[in-house]
Amino acid sequence: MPTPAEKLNRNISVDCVIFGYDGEELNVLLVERALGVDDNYFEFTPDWTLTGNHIYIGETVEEAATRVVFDITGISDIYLEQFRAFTDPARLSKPKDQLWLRSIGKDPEQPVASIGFFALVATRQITLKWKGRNVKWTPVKEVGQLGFDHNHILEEALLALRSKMKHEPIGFELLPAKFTLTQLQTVYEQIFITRFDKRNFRKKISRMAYLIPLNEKQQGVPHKPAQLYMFSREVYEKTRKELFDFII
Amino acid sequence: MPTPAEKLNRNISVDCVIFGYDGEELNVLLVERALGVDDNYFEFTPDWTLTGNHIYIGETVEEAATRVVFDITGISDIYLEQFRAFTDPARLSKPKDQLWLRSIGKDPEQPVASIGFFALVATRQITLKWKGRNVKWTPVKEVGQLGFDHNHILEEALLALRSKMKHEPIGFELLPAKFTLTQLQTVYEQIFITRFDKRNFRKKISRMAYLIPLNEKQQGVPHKPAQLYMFSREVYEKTRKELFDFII
DNA sequence: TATACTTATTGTACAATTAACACTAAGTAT
DNA sequence: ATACTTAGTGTTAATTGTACAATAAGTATA
Repeated sequence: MPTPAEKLNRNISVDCVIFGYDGEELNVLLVERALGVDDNYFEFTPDWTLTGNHIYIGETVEEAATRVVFDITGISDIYLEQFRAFTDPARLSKPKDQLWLRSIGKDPEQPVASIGFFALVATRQITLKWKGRNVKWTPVKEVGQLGFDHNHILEEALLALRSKMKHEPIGFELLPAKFTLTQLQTVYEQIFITRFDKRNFRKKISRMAYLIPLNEKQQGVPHKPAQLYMFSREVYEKTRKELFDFII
Repeated sequence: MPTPAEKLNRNISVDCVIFGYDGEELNVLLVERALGVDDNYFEFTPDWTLTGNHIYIGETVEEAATRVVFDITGISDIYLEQFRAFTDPARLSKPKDQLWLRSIGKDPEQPVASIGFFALVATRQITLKWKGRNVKWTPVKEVGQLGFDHNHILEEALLALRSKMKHEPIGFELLPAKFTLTQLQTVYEQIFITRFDKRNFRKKISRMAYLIPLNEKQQGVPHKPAQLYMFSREVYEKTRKELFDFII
């Protein structure tokens, strides 16, 4: 029976950029990399990283990413997508990263390729699992310097998210199952850092058969309640078009 | 001084799906996996695989993919893009794959994560480097059963290629630097398995400022020679739009 | 109860793009 | 000179994009 450490693949990890939308702005889930004092009595200032882990022997990166996301959010049906591998040999070589790796008993010389995933979730839907770690949602705009190459991974995840969102209806994944058209518009405005005309936006999405109006209105708002909608992936898959559009 | 074998990362490889267009159809570059007889005197029927290799310690997957592509094509400025990691623990477990791995002295139990890349090239631009291997262009439609999980990697590469081609002007990478509009149209028709109206296609691309007409015509054709064009990535980067378009 | 306040919801006119459709031009080969 | 092949082009109708502002439906408060 191997110990858990023996079952880990030393060379391959996943890092998950968990994006959350709280109705206001795009957030990312960060975990504190906190340690007391290292071998050389060097005080290790706590800092933040994305959430990730090595994969187990016998496990795919998709399974590992699902596990990592489940460990921190407690849910397993989150939208999760692989977007890039990060393999720069120097990606774990900052002094603080080296200290940290040594402090948890890892060989800092060991090259680790990390497969980046991004996940999308409505932050209000979930309860974070702390498990002794310090965990927080941080607005993407306010993320400071992260450990390892995680600023780079976050940047690439944002590019991948925007690219995917431009061509496929994944904005819904950042909203509750029932949402208003204003909420939907705001998600796109936040992520693309732009504004849309409300009438034109609604005209555009009114052509999307997979956006389904419910017999239900917003509750508890101090103004005219909005119609609620849901997204039907099934209808989307049946009606999507497949031509190219790379014009200018 | 480590031997070359020691310098390889046992757990991480790249596999390159090198797509080539010959003016007729989309091809993929395959390499024969030929061996005589294995330890158990089992005759190993030669079969085909994509081209790939483990990465070296200290090397990124991008560098490894560039190296692999250079080794077989002799050119280094090919369009090359990472599209997915393949990490199914059973990806090298077919009996033939296991035999082959043992025959070249590899541990068949060792899990290998492979990062898939696809490359685009005009086949007539290059001269294959055989280096003792059997190498061939095969029409994508006619690819039979490949070694390892390479049929799966090829399928995913095709999906990634189509997805990217729908939204970004990379079709040019499959053509010579100077090409005609009919050649360009044919590339898209081949890859999307469809037909376009010639006048509408031309009207559409006439709006792309980055498609630049040259003062030059086709030579040596037994009919009216066509105007030649080139693609300017610089103009493209300056004029591309950035909004979303995921409608139906 | 009236009024203020807030967000939801809707339409029109003009411009641009898409889609469907067929003939003439400019070369080479015989 | 004629046949053959591919290049190159224009019009119309339907759809979509874009710019722009007034009314409706709730709650909060005087």
